[in-house]
Amino acid sequence: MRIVDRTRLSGVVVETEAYRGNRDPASHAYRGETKRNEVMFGPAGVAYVYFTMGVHHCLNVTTEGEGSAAAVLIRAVQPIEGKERMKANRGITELTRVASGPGNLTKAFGIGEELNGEDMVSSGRLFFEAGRKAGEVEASSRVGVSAGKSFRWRFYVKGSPFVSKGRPSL
DNA sequence: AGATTGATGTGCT
DNA sequence: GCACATCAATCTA
Repeated sequence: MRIVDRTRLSGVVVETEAYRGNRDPASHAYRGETKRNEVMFGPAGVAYVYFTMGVHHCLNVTTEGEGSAAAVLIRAVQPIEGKERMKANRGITELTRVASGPGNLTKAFGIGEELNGEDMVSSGRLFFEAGRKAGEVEASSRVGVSAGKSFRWRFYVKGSPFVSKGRPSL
């Protein structure tokens, strides 16, 4: 759930990926702490927003507490509130693609680098709520990484049209 | 200092 | 399916 200008932009997370800095070659934190990933090394429950491919932002949430450099990448969201606003942000009309992908969802929710390091536990503008359930969860190999492919650390809602890629055959 | 490469998305062939 | 946009952190010399 994200709050922007008193407008509620909310949705159900339907796709995530896990990254664990120490033993995950695909993680930004794999080779140690850097300026970009420093928030991953901080406390858990903090938003880690980074810029990649020169064009896109990605939203992560740190986990496991200080020093472990673990995070969860939010890959796709099913919009619930503020659908029109999100569509306008993305410039498209198909709801299923508004937030179907890491770069897409940050744009739809208006998430930028100013939210990097935001404490999602106490924040009034970016946080999670419990209680929504979109469907059955399934695991698969991760998407868009060249290293550590053997880890099945992608989790998504089975059969959801809001996930980023076509259903993997696992 | 210069080259390379990404936790991507879109549009064209 | 493949090329391309676009930039900053990281790696190489």
